[in-house]
Amino acid sequence: MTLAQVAELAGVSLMTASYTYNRPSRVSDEARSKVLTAAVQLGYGGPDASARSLRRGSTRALGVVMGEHLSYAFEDPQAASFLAGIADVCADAGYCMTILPITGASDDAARIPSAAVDGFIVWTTSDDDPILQAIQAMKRPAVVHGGPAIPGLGLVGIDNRAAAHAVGAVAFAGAERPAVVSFPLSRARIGTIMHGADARDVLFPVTRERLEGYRQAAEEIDIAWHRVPIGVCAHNDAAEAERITATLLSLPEPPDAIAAMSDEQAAGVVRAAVAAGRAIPDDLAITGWDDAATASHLGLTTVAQSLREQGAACARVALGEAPNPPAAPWSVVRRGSTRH
Amino acid sequence: MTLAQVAELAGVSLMTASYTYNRPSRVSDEARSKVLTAAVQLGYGGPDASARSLRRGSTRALGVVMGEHLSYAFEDPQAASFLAGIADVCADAGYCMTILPITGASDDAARIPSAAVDGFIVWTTSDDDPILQAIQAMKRPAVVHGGPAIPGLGLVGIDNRAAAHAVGAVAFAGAERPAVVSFPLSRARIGTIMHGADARDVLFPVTRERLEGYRQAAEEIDIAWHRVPIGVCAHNDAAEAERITATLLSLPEPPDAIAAMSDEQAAGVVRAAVAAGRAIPDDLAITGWDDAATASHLGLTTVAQSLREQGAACARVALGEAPNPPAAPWSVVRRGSTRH
DNA sequence: GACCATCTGTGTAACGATACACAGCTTCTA
DNA sequence: TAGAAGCTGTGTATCGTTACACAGATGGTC
Repeated sequence: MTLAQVAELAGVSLMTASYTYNRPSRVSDEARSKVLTAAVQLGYGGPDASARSLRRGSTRALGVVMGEHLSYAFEDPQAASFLAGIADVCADAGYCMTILPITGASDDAARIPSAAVDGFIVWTTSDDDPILQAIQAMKRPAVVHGGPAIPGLGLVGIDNRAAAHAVGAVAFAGAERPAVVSFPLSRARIGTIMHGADARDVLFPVTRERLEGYRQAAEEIDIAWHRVPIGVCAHNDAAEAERITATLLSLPEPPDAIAAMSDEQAAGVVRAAVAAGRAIPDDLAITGWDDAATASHLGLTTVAQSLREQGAACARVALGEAPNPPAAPWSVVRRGSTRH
Repeated sequence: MTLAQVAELAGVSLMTASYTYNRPSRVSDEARSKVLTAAVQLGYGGPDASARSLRRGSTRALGVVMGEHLSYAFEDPQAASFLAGIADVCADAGYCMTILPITGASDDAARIPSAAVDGFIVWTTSDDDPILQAIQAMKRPAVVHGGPAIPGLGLVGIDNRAAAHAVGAVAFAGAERPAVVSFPLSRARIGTIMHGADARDVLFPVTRERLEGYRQAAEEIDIAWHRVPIGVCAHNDAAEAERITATLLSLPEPPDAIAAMSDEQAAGVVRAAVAAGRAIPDDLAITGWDDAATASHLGLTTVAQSLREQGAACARVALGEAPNPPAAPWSVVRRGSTRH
């Protein structure tokens, strides 16, 4: 069913029918109603979106790349806030949000150009992610959240190093054996325990910057970074953080302060601490990140940032509505999980 | 930058260039590399998605409609599992997931036809949602999750009435004053306390069926439905359930059993019960729905169902990979929040 | 050596819509 | 009453790609 057929049945020209949908005030009431009547008779569902996009040169959709598998977008609670921020802006602009089918397979990058979108938003990924080059090659507006910074693409996020330094200082205050529960270091996503000195070649820029901030905080209380144990989690997941914390707490010299990288992880740290009979914060100080609902329920000291607002900022840049914004605001929220 | 320009620079015909991208084995190694070299030189990012969709008649994207505002998709934790299930199937099929820009405004339905998608998936909505007719008019594969049932569209979900009857029987066993904490009854989304008899004209089919099941469970222990208080929440939200439960518990005849409609809500009910000094389950039996992570942490009796699998089923139907499946499985998981 | 199958390359005709420019008619202004 | 300005309707060109059909070259088989 095409617009031409509708126009024919209505007894008007193709253009009159087209204007009926796109600039209704451009046609007389009479012609408009003839067209709409014909459309109903024929069961015409409106102008074809692909043809319209082709002709107009705009798809009215924003592409979103989340992590290494499409479903990741709906598994990480932080990602949900971010997506909600994008959604707010897209809804106002009448844009669709198109989540690209990333699977972790080698042909992912090839799927980038085949997406019908006007711009791209990429959730923080590793320095070596080939998707970044594919997007760069598309020469469309694109923004990366968190990093890495790519020439020609926007960048939205907070100063993770500074924030980690600040919250790390609170986490480690009065501690003798600080530790870190970390996001993965590279796409290999190996869950293990390392020490500061081993944590080289961190390919996720957000993880790298936060580790640098924690390192600075540790060194400021005269703790050698190479002795700080780092529980590396493969995913942002409370259960995994709980397991790795249990391991950390059973070390010969168990930590008395743990800085995590999300409230989700921190919740797992808290559970492991309780299970091990540790008092919080006296036996173990704990910090999270993001100031999610969990953080206030558990009384976690954390880094507050608005992923929702950052998502919205990404969308505005990708839509061309705004220039790349300055680094997003953050603050340390002190609660009962740290010593004062 | 078009394929024609690439072909010209490569010194081959347009079709040879096209085949290079779409059926590489159809082209000699020599021609293929000439085309790819020219593409790199010109910075050609691959065939234009809109033109390709127009010509092929397929967009390789599935449209998803979630609730009354786009961002809802990322605020309701149940919705996230459902979306993850869709994502699993889409990723395998190489399809994009396009979330449509619903805003709650009156022109929402008009945005349906302008989406470049091959099929639609609709998260449960109200009987009178105009979006359903708009989708029906598109004459593309479409599935509704939860309901309402629409002629010509698929339907995926569990038998909510039977499940509510079963879990309600457990919730209300040994109780004298059962109550319900409910999802909204209509799009008006009014949060209030009603009684069974007032709960007419429930426009959300999922809510309606669950209330019918709870009614049946109440009547089986000789409780008149019209006397059962129903705390109607405007959203699926723990905080709101907590507030409305506090109100229920301060009634002259406070409930001694509450069946909620999600684990999220049940978590709020638990918090309110604890705050009011009620012992669970002796003073107050509580049931949730969905068997989310919350449910096992809190020891909630609940209805287990896999929204993820149901999302996947919707996607398979919308892709035309499978016929509409039979009603999805569910079971009652008994934990410590109910009397035995 | 005739025949057939396979491989590679090409030209043409859509896919369905909208931008643009123009034409006829009506209405308003000076 | 001439001219300007606005309203409505239409024809044509084009967006960038791929399906299809056909043609010539190559290689294998009997």
